[in-house]
Amino acid sequence: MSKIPIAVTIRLPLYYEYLSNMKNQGAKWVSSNMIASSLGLTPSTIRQDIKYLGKINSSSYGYSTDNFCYVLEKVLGISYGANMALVGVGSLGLALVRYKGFRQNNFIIKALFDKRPGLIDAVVENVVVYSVGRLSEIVKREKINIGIITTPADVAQQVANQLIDAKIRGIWNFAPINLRVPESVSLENVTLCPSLFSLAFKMKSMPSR
Amino acid sequence: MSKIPIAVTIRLPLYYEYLSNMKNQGAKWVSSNMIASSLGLTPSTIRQDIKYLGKINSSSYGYSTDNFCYVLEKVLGISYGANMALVGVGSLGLALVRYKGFRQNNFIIKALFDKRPGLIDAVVENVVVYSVGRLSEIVKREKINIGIITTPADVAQQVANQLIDAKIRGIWNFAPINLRVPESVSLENVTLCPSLFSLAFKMKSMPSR
DNA sequence: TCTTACTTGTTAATTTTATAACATGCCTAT
DNA sequence: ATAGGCATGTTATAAAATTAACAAGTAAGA
Repeated sequence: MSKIPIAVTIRLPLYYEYLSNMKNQGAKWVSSNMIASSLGLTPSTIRQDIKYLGKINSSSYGYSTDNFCYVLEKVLGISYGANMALVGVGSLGLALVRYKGFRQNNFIIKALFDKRPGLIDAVVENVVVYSVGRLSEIVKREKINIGIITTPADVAQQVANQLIDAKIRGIWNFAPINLRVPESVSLENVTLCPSLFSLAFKMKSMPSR
Repeated sequence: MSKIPIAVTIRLPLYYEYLSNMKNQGAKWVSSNMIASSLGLTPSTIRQDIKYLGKINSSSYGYSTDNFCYVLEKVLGISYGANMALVGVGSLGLALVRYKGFRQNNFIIKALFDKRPGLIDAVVENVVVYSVGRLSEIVKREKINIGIITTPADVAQQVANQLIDAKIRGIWNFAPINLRVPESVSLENVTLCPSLFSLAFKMKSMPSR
């Protein structure tokens, strides 16, 4: 079914989130209209996107939530999950360790890293904090393939380099900086400030009420 | 210069982040080539986007970082800042209160809200935790115009409704759910799980190394 | 002084993305 | 049975976004 367009790949994870919510609420069927209105898209877009997923079981009620979720899990690579390492055990790092959403999907934080001596060997949510020096060793031992960066911006690139050297395959970056990574490594940025500024801009463009 | 296209509005905050970083590092000039290569875009895109900002001081070295930042602050509405209230003082909420990036830009969390009695009247980073029942009162008193939702998903819509009733103008939502808000209220979602799944998908699409 | 190598700012072309429209099918209710 | 309403799937159209190409200008160095 050819290559999936970028615009579609951005929406697929949103579909998955919506669908698993609906599934958990007991919905057996979901129509393109429902997805569209909930996500602020048009039904047409949804149906076009689905063409890239192959056939999804459907009836005159819409698409099967079970099957739709299943297909998305396969396509997105969610079903395999991943072992993750988090570098930078600050308040944001802690928040991510405690977040339940990932674990439900087999995305598991296996190890924490920090350079502050006081934190080494601490245990948070059953996960041990290691010295950054042991990154390569632990990544190998725990078969970790995703690195989460929640360090300050000024050391983020250095941490990224270490993760890459340790043969990690994906980086989930929360530091406010544009990391340089080789082509073979996938990068996803979570940009908090830009997201907030984006909100400010929307508000500015909106007639005040 | 007519209405700014959606695709552009998504990039502008990224430009701003990059530019303020460069500015802090002492750079006086930045070219469209530099921005593009750092952000993974083409120089042409940058220059097209700039057309929506009006004239930016430039030389044969590129654009003036000072002026570019200034213009973006005006256009994005960053320069005015905002007073914010955060609802849901969990670990993610705490992380946001402690985050320094917003405060630097006059986006200030003025009040925290939670429904757990044990948290009421606590003080985090000089900010007081109030009962959710007092939301309307405090929002008015502190002239708050942005609400941050870091509650569990199942109460997020209810919280959003309360914020809207309190005449808030923008919602920054971290709960994994698609909120319904009236047209007059701006909404920006931070979607952690979809972001992670997006990373998983990129990794899956990448030849393993 | 002149050449080289960089700029920006535009216009034009291309590609991508989103929307609309409609044929077809299924379920329900009359 | 049959009409109405809502579904998907697909084709065609429209809109939006990206990229390419190039004129014109500026600074620096030989």
